[in-house]
Amino acid sequence: MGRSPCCEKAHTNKGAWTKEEDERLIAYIRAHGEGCWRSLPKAAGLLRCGKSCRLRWINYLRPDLKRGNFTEEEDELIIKLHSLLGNKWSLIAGRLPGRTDNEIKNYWNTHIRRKLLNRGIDPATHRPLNEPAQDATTISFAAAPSKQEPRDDAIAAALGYKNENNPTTTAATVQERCPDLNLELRISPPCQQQHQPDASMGMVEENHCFACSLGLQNSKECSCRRGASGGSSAHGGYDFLGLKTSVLDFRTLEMK
DNA sequence: AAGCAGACCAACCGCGGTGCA
DNA sequence: ATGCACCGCGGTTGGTCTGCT
Repeated sequence: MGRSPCCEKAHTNKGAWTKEEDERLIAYIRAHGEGCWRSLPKAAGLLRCGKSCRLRWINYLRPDLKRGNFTEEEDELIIKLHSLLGNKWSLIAGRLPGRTDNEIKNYWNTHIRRKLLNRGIDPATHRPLNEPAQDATTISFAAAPSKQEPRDDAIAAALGYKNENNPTTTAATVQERCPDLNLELRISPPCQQQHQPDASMGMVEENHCFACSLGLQNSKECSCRRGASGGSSAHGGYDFLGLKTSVLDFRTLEMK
């Protein structure tokens, strides 16, 4: 029944990683790639659990990590994304190439929270500190969702989907509430102007995989037309919340 | 120089969703 | 159909660093 345990906790190291452990992990992932964290520690000769290896790699060893201080632009982007997504650090990190969810979470708690408080803004609600709580003036996900404005509706609206039960909840509504975001809410890439995305997430247009339908051609998610066109310039990226994007996992968004 | 407090951040913990056996 | 392990995520902890007294 079930699977065998991922590791024997009694025989695993904990705490800070040593240089040697880092080197072993890097060497193994370079040779075999990411994935299968369960078997990785043993295969790499590490006395760590797979979970610990994954965390170390994702948060510290990955070669595409930026490290270093956050820029003012990143600060503002994090604030705006947090006002929309709440504490969905992995989603926010997805909008900031080279940054990890853990890094952003730490940065939020140590820097941005204080920054917002200094501005007189409640970091949890993104409202002025002295403003009494009121319903549905923003789509802050940090606040408890009301019946009228559930989070899913706000996300759907931000993604340009109409709510069956509330057809008036649209992207325009979101922009009205967040005028500073200068939203251009569009989910289809510019080159597919003849196709409008269906209201149902499941609808994938003909000749396109799901990734393509989300404007993710040429990404690792794309399983069709691979190599057929010449790079991202053909599509010019796509905009989400008025931001030039790399990859956003809408499937994850939908599930939350 | 020593002690203390606050800031910072890597790592751990616990939970929920998913999928294997 | 069910139980259980895996994976990924958000929250929290604790060690280290830095600045102040």
